[in-house]
Amino acid sequence: MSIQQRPKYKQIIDAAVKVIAENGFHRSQVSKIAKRAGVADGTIYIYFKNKEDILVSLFKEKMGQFVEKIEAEIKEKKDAKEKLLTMVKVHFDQLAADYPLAIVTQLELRQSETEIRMAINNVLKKYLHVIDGILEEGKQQGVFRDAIDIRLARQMIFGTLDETVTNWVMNDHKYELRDLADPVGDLLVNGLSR
Amino acid sequence: MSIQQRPKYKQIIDAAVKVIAENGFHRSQVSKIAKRAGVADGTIYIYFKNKEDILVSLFKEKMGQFVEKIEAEIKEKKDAKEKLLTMVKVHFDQLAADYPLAIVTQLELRQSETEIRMAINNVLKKYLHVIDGILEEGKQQGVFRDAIDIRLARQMIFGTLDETVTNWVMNDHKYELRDLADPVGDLLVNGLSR
Amino acid sequence: MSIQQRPKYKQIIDAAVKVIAENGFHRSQVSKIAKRAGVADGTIYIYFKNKEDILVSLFKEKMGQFVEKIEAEIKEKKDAKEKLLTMVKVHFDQLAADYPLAIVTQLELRQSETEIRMAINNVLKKYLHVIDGILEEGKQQGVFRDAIDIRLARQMIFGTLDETVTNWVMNDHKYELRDLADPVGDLLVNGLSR
Amino acid sequence: MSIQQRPKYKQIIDAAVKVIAENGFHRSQVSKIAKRAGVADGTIYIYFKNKEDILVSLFKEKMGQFVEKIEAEIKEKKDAKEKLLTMVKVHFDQLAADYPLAIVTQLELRQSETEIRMAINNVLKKYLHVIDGILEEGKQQGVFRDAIDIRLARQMIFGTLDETVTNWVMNDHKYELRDLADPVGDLLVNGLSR
DNA sequence: GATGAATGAGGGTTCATTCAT
DNA sequence: TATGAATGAACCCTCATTCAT
Repeated sequence: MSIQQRPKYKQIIDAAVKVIAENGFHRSQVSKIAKRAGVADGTIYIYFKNKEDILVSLFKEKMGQFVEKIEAEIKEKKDAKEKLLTMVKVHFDQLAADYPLAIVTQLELRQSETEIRMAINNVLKKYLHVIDGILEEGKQQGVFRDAIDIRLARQMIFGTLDETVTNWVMNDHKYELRDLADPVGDLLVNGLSR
Repeated sequence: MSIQQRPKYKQIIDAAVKVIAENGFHRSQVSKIAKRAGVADGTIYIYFKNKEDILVSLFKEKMGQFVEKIEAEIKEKKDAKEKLLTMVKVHFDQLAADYPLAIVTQLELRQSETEIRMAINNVLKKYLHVIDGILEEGKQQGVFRDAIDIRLARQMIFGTLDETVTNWVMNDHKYELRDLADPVGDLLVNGLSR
Repeated sequence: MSIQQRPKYKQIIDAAVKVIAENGFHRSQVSKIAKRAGVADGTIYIYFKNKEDILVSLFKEKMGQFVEKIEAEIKEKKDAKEKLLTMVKVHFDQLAADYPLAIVTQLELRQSETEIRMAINNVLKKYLHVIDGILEEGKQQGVFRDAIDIRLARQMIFGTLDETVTNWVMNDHKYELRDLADPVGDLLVNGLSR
Repeated sequence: MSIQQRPKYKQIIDAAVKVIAENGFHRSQVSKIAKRAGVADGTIYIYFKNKEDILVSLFKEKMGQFVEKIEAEIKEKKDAKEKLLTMVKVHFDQLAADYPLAIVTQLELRQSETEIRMAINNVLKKYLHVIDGILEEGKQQGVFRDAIDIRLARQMIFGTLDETVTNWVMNDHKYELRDLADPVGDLLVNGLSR
């Protein structure tokens, strides 16, 4: 069931993002999310199995859209280098455009129980596959070095982007995240090119 | 006050690492740490202000040693590239040699309140300065590109190492982390070199 | 309003017996009874004032039939002793023939609030009157001792039957309840006879 | 650990009896019991595993004493009939002397989950063994009929006593329970004698 | 310094009941 | 009549911290 067709489902997820971004993960009680969503506490449990399910669903919905957007934009590029640069740009663009979401995904959701984080990791796999695809294409096109280990390169790319965004969030987005897309992209491309 | 001079202080910190590694952050109550350390619950509060203080102190002590070891090893190298490669190697070596500590720093401690993680980040600053030093030296030596933004490069380096170790921990250290030191180091050096 | 004329009323009561027998009193939510009866949750409240009313009505309907059956059978007997023996037999017969009902009346309904049990006790009064009638008749006929206190004898009879059936239910009806009718009847008659 | 040696344990159990007798089982929250016992809510959980454990322990302690008293008194009697009459007398005496306890055991505790009632039944087994002992002795002494089925007779005795006390409680102990000991005892003895 | 019994605030979840359709 | 989505009050238990000994 998508976000569009169930208004309360969407309301609750959006409320959860705001409440967690504003109060921090541990001060975000279900009752606070319900109040912010304009529904009763019990209504939450019509749409979600439990509190954990809100968080995982939140991540699925938001990251689903996130990755779809990235996939759509890189599909139009031919060159693996351009795909990578585009990916970095769209990655930063989306989080810069939704600061509360950035707080939640970069900081707050990581405080959750190991179980939730496992579910979150599953959602992330799709993104990691996109990265792997670019890397393999780059090797076939001869723009990335053959010797590159896909897994390590993927960890470098994801680790770099993640660390960059987390630092931006922790510094209260004092600077423009979008301005970092090009230099960070260059850094990564440089590390991979022949 | 150093670890050596206060036996119970050290006992408690070491107990905390073991308990958190074995039980996970959320199942690591103060009473469990006390029991494992062989002291009474109340004794904890003679050596630490509160539970948060145990975690931050743990990180300070362990990361202090961690960074000192890295500093000592790279001091003997002249070339910035070699310093970087050595740093990666010693970073991986130390965590591979102490798996419980790796679990705690890579996974469990990140579940703590945002405030604790801010304190932890302060402790990390010393490590980040070491990285910055290598980068600046590399630019002066002419081995790293002039155009490189120190902050971004530092985030790439730290993000890559962190992501690599986290993946290794999450995969139950099924493979040898030490084997990744050379390829990961090469990847990073490649990204920075002229 | 009798069971016959309102199909949904009957459906709901029969569903309640099944649901409570299968799930136990505390796991028998109104919504579960509604689903089993094939009606919407809200429909329940057209036929019953509240959940308590379902339980009391259930007891009224089922115990009404139960006592009517007993009255009909003993009417055909002349001798008070025979009436008593018949009563025991029909009491056991009916519950042995409807095990779910036995579970509900002997075990599950007793977990209800004291108030509901008071209402249930009111329903039982009719049965207790039947017992009293037999006892008085027996004293008039000279087959039961004059000195017998009606109230105490009634409590002995009802207590004995109740305890016997409850034990049978608690032992998962491993043995034939009907086989106990004669020996239990004899025991009681012996206690009352001159 | 007996009641005497742990003052808080005893306080909590005694408070539970009073609170349940006054408020009814379902309105007896742990916090209410704690307040009545003069301890903090958390203290309850030092002495009891959970709420259920309070109830089962309550029953064990109180019924343990109850049965011990009965055993001690009948030990002094030789004749099985006298033992039975004494048992009835001491049974009624004890509950008449502690009306709150009578409310709790006869009415309120029966509203508990099936699991608790199973534990309670285990405690009762000791009492049922005492009854069985008297019955067997009576048969050996030739005062009770040989044909008597021990299990059925035990159910008659326990059922009669239980029903009698429950009726007394439900009638707000308007009459003297102790006055019923002799007539009820006679009724039972009559039912068993040759 | 060391102990450990005692404290008490805090929150996820259930479910009987309502009411707009 | 019938529906079923929505409501919101109610409660057991955990665990960081204290303090009398």
